[in-house]
Amino acid sequence: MDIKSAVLQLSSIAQEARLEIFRLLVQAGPDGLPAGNIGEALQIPGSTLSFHLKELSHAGLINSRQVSRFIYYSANYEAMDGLLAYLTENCCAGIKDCSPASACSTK
Amino acid sequence: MDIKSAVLQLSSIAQEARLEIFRLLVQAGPDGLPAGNIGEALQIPGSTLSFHLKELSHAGLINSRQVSRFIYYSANYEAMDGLLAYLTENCCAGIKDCSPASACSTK
DNA sequence: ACATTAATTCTATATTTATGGAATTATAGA
DNA sequence: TCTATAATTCCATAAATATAGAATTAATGT
Repeated sequence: MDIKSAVLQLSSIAQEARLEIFRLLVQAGPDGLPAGNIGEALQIPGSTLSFHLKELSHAGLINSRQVSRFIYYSANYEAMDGLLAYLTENCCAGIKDCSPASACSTK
Repeated sequence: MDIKSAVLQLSSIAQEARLEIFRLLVQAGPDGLPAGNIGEALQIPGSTLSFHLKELSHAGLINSRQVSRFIYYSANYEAMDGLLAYLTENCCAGIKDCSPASACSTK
């Protein structure tokens, strides 16, 4: 993970609507949700929602697949893991008592 | 941690210059570095640097203390831990094989 | 008191990001 | 084929963010 990718992914969730979308998709599980359901759940107009979904997709934090007329969006857990790993390294590098690393014996 | 704080903290590191500043301060350890050294190391003009340091401070991810004419900035590890914990919960909630959580038996 | 240095604030400007109505595209069913 | 529905793209506009020179503030040493 290079710093530009990290910034791109961070930017994609550094916005309230998009962080809410991502949380909702995490909760929704691997199958995800159709765009319409997301917009309805979070009360976001269609065009605005598409804009945010594109940001998250472009950063690679969500995936999409078409099922008939519906486009299902789902959280990309692997990508989020990669981002967390990057941040953990950059937060905890060489520091003994940095909690995520110390709580985690394998790191 | 509420969503607005998470977004504020994420925004503060979702920018290349600021993520570089934060990384540098993590590497520098608990004592941190004076503003001037940061600007010199990363080749950032003073006024721009002050702007970014203020953003990071306001988000609570860095601390500062004055030593004579120098202002030392240092990473706030606890705050970063809190952000990582929030993201881990929001990434991994209820999902067994999400790596940061699964690699970490205490979570 | 004066000059020097560290850092910030002020200011203007440029750039990026966010919002949402209207129009468009695409899929499905009658 | 015509209609309804899902979603996106287009477009204009608004708002927030980033940049950096110039001026200012504050601390130190002479």
